[in-house]
Amino acid sequence: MASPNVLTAPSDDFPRWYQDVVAKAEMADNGPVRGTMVIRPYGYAIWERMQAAIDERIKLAGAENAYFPLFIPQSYLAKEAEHVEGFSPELAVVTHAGGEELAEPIVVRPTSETVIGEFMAKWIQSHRDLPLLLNQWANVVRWEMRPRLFLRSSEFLWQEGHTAHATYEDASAYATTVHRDVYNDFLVNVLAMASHLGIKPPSERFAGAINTMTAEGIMGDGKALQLATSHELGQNFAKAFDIVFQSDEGQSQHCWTTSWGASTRLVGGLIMGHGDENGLVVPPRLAPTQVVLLPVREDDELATVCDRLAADMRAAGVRVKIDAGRGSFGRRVTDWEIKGVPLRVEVGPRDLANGLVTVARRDTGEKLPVTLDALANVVPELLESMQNDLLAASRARLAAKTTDVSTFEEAIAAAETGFARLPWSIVEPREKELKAHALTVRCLQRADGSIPQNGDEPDLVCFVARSY
RNA sequence: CGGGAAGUAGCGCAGCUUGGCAGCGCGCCUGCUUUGGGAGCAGGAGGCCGCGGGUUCAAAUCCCGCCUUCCCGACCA
Repeated sequence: MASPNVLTAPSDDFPRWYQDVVAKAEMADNGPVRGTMVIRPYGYAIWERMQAAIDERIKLAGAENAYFPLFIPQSYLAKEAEHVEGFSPELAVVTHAGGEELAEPIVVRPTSETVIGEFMAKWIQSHRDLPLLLNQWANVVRWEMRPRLFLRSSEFLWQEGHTAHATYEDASAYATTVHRDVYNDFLVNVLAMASHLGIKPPSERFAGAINTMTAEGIMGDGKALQLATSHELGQNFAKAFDIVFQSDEGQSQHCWTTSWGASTRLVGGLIMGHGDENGLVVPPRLAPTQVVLLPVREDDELATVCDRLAADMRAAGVRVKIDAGRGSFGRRVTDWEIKGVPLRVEVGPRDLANGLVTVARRDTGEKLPVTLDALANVVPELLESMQNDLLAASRARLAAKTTDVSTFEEAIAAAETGFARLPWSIVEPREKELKAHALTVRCLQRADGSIPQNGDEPDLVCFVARSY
C-alpha cells in the first residue's frame, strides 16, 4: 500500500495519525483564532453529503427548515436555570457593537432552545398548531479549552431540530423517532457506522433536558464518540418561555418540547471510525467521489478510454473523477487512498491490450480485472458490496470492543480498550469514581439492547468508556 | 483554565547551549527524460526565524510579555 512516512501509523500515535489524515486528505485547517476551523473543499463536500442525507430524513420525519439569529439576548439564556448554568462557561458574549458598549450583552448562540422557544410561544396558540416541527442548519459557538479539528472546535456547523408537542407522550415518541429514523438510519445506511443507542445518565444529560438519547460510536483507538443526540426537554423551556396552547377542552397548557442535533463532529467520526493506516475510508453512499479513474500515464488513447468509461459510469449514476497527468501514477494512487475514495480504476496499456482495466477497492486493497464493457455494471455492485462490508466491519468492531463485565473493577480494566457493558445498578452508586480513570457512562440501555423510556426503569445496563 | 512540549520557506526539521552571511529534506516553478504503488537530472523561486518589547556595536540565538499548536488533566456536539 502507501509508502511509509506518508502518514503516521495509527497504532503508533493515533492523535497524530488523525491530524495527518485531516491535513493530507485536505479536509481542514486550523483557523487563526484558537479553536476555529477552516473546512476545505474536500471536507466540506463530505459534510454537504452528510447534510443532504440527514436533511432528507428530517423532512421525512415531518420537520421544516427555518433560520433563527446568531445573536441571542443574554437574558434569554438566563430564563432556564439549568440551561444557563450548563452553558455559561462556554459562551462567547458580545459586549460592544457599533462602537458602543451594549446595554444588554448579546450571546453568540451555543444552541437555540431559548430564541426558538421565544418564537414558539408567539406562534403557538391552539392544540391545532401542534406539533410544531422545526429544524435549522447553522453554526454555533461553544468556547473550547482544548480544541481538535472536527471533534471539538469553538465554532462548529450542525443542524438543530426543535419541536413542540401537546403531550409528554407525543414529545417523547417524536424524539425517539428522530433518534431512530433520522440519526440511526443515517449512521447505519449512509455512514455505515454501528453505535450503541441509549439514554444518557442524569450526569451527562443536556443542560435543561429531562432525558437525552445518544448514539455512541467506537473509534479506531477504542474511545467512544457521541455521534448524535436527541433531547426530551419536558416542560422546562415551555415554562421558561410561556409556550402554551389551548387544548380542545379550552384549558391552557404548557407544551412539551424536544431538541436534537448532529454536527460536523460526524466528519471526525468518519475519519476515526473507518480510517486505516492508508488514510480515510469513505463509505460509497457518502463519498463525493466514488470512483477515480487513473490512466497510468499521459496518453491520448488512455485519455479517450477514461472519458468513455467515465461517461458509462456516470450514466449508471456513479460519481466519477478522472485524474490524469498530475504527477506519477504512484503519487496519484497514494493521494486518492488518503482521501478514501472507494474505488480506483487503473487504466493502462497492458490491461487494455486484453480489453481490461484494474479495479481496486479502498477498504480491502483487493484488485480485480474488469472488462471495459462490464465496468459500468460491475462498479455499482462493488460500491454496494463495499458499503455493506464497511457496515459489517463496523458492527464487528463495535462488538469486539464491547466487553461484558460484572464488577466495577472489571469495567475499569475493560474500558481501556473500548466499551465495558455491565448492570447500571453496579455503576450508579460509584459513578463519580470513574472520573479518576478518565471514564464516563456513555449510555444506558435495556437488557435487550433497546432504548429505555427513562433512567428509572429497572435492570438497565450501562456502557462505560473513554471518550472524545 | 492547570501541568508538560513546541513555533525557523507550503510541510517536516537543523541551527540556539557558547549572539556575528538564513540552512537541509520533501513540496513548488521551468526544461528535458519519465509514468502499472509517493520518478530522475539540470536550473530556479520562495523567509517580519510566531507577535511585541528589552539587553547588546550586533539577536533566530539571551531576558520579559502575549499569541498559536500538540500531549495529559478539568469542561464539552
